[in-house]
Amino acid sequence: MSANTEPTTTDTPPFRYTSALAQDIELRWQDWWAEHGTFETPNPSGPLGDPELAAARGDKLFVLDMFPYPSGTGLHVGHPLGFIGTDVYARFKRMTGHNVLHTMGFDAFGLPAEQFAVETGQHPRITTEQNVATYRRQLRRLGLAHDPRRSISTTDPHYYRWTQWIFSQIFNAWLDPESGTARPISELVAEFESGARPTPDGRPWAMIPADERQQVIDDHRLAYVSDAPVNWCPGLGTVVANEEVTADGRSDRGNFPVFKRNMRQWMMRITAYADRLIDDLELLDWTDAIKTMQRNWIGRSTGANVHFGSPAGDITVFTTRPDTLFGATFMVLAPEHPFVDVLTTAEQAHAVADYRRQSSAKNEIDRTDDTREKTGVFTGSFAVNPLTGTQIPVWIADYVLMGYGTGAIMAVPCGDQRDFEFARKFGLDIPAIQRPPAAWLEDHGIDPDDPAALDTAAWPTSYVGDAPYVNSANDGLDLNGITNKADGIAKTNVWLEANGKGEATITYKLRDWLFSRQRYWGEPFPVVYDSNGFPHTLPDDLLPVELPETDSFSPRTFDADDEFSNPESPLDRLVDWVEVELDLGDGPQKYRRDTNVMPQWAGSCWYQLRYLDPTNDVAFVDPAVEAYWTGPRPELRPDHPGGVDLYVGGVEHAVLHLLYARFWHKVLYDLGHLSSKEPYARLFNQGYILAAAYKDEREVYVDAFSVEQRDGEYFYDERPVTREYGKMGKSLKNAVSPDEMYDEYGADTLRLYEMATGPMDASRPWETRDVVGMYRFLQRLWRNMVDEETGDCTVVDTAADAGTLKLMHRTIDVVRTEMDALRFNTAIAKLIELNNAVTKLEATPREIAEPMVLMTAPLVPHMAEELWRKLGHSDTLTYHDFPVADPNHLVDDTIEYPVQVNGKVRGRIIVATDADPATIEAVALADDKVIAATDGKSPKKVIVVPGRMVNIVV
RNA sequence: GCCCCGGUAGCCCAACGGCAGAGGCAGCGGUCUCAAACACCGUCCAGUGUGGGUUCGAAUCCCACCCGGGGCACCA
Repeated sequence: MSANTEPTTTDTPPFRYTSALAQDIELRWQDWWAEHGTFETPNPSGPLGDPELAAARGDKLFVLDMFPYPSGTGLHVGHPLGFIGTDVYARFKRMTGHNVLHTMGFDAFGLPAEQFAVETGQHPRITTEQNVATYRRQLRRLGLAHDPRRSISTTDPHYYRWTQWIFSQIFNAWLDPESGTARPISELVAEFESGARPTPDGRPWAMIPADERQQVIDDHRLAYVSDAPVNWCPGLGTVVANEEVTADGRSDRGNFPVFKRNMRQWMMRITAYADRLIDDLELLDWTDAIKTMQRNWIGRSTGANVHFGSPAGDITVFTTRPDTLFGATFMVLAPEHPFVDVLTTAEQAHAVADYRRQSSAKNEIDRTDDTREKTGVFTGSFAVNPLTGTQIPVWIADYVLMGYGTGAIMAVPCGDQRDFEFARKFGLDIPAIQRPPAAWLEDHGIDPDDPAALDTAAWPTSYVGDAPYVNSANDGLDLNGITNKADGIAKTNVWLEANGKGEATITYKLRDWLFSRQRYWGEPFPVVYDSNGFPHTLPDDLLPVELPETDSFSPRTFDADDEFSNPESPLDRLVDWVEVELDLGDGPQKYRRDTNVMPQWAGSCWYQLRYLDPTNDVAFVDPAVEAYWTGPRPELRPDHPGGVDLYVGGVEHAVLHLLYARFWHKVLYDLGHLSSKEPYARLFNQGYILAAAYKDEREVYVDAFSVEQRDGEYFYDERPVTREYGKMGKSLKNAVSPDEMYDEYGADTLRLYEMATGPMDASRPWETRDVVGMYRFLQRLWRNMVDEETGDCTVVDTAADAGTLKLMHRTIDVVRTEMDALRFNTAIAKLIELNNAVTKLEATPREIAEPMVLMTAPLVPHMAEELWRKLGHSDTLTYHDFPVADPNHLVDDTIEYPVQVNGKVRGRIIVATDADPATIEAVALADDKVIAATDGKSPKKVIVVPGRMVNIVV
């Protein structure tokens, strides 16, 4: 990139704010801050403790960025948008009386480093360390005010020792259904032993053989080994979690096909927390969008299980609308449902077998494409509707999914569109059980008063909603006339339970979290298996279980489409490591180590807690330190759950990291390790930096920086290409490195540009050519205080004129408000406005210069420190008080009012600020232009909005 | 199909229901320069996606629709 802002000739003044000077200032201050430990934040106690300093700094504030993954390509200018925003906010808060904790670590385990290792043979630790070093250099160059002592890496054994410890806590806990909270597993065993809690099959605990007892215990754990359908991804050589599978059945990393397979894997019992994960969203200051995504993912449905008698035994269905049971005229089972074999009659055997073969050959995408016409076949058998006693046919169809609910539904065609379509297609009965509103009927061309309105043959669709029930009564239950479904549901549930035909229940879409990966570059499980195959966590004094050395990092690789391959962890091959002799309390015995590693999400489930107390080697965090930084704050809100005060990151982690981290946090809270119920009290989703990307005629992205624009068309290598905008990154070939910006403009300009282009939560395109605007602002600011020839400070000690003073106080007022609300773009606009006014003065008065420097400090800290020093101060301004506006300067003696006539501005009047409405009205009506505009007509009405305007209606 | 978010000047963005413009880029004119770049000074530019409604007054509130981005999706 050409450095066209570099001084290219000798006539550039030696102390002009050029990129070279910016570089000099920035590097100097970055060194100064590091030497002086400027951004070290005191804890209230412990190794990083300094209670006096913590108290002197003010109220605590914990500001957090989402944990970055240090990729091999380094940062591009899209990454630090959030980092700069939190830095500006944290710096502002330090100047307004807060003890601010802000640091950054690295989520450094993960697939890319491992894949690089597989390709090159270079150990992923080396790759990771190099990448982390690059990130640290680029982030330091940005001037972020992080406490460097608190930075951590998930790959550091001192860190993952505690990740393993937390795993052990989860493994050695169970969820007590009575209290709804996690408790130590030892308490469960004690209750079984004492008889306080009945065993699952009722036998006294002492009568149960040891290995069965072990199984009972293991079945209660919050981390457990399960033989269940999992997502097997041969392309990655590992299994992955539901959350990591995209809607079209592929891995979100690598985009490989994913297959459902039964395999023995570690699971986390996150479903036990489903209710609390939904309900506690109420306590969080998060956007509705993210809360909705979490609610949808957890997918809580309240309803009832209903049992239908059939030749194969009771078919249980889950329904959210038991009140519509009178309208259930057939049933549909998933083709894989275990009852299908028994229910299929000889005549239907052939059709059913055919259908099952067809549907099993379909992939997930085809099966869930709801534009597809309904298909299905009759099994030949009937079941009994428990409310009506009628025999209803049992069908199979692939629109019913085995993985949701019970894999069977009752079909109520008049009240469910899918069932309606199915019934229409196959000629099944569609009796009406609700009278739809007249408006609905009229909309569909049906006369509401016609007795035949309830003949569904005329209905174009099902009717879904509240409406009075009809045809809904049997000997013991009468819903007819009830108008809302809540009452109908409640009444039906009572009947079902009283008659043993069903029970109210709740289902969730959320599944337990698949927690093991057959990879190398992750946290080993702190688990060994005894000779009977039961897992045991290792005692704390054997932690960490360090990742063993090897030069074979690759899981066994498979063809991405080889569904029937089997995972094989790289650790499996390390026989000397796997086989181990230990004394776990009953004498030395041989054990086998678990050869899985944890998923990448493990390290990010609790990292913010380690920032609080990173050097603690007796606990993952000291309770007093945790309570200080993340304890509940009832003074803000009575139900404040505690947690990070401000968490900034992209929306892409809505159901992965944010759900997993909340789950771990709640377990640790239940077990008494934390005072906060939630990890992140306030979440702010930043937008993305987008950039133009160009595709050629093959739909392949071309290097965006080699594209030429001519006459509104775009060309790459003389071939036409099409432009689109996308998230900046390697894959779109449109990434701009911050290093280029440091060279051409300096870090302060880059920071300012990123903050000025829009509000923090908005995505916006990057335009390198726009950056110069902020550079010019900084040059003017510099020139207003520094002689470009000599470098001397030109600020004068004479008083400022009233107009400038007033403008400054108004600027202070707005900048304070806007920075506090994370609206840095508008704060910057006001600072530019003030600076532009100061530019017009003969000289800059000190009483203007100093507040201006302090106000810009959070945004452009290097330049602000340099100017502060030139203004004669000897210390950093990091902890200097932010300017406060003098309210006397915020009001004028007089106000100009626009005067509207019939809503159009026709004149302007100037009146005293404290003038009463009658006076304002009189002045307005006397104005020449107003008289001309009203054309002598007498006003019908005069509206005077004090402080705003006057409107005359004629 | 459903749920979020957003459409204001050529571009990025501002505007407690009250004069559509704070700021930046680009453009145009000028100063500086042998010339240019940089820098500086000045200046042009829209009636707010569309159609209704509420109101004295709507970018702002309500309804419907269109466009863009994101999420969810035979979830019973």
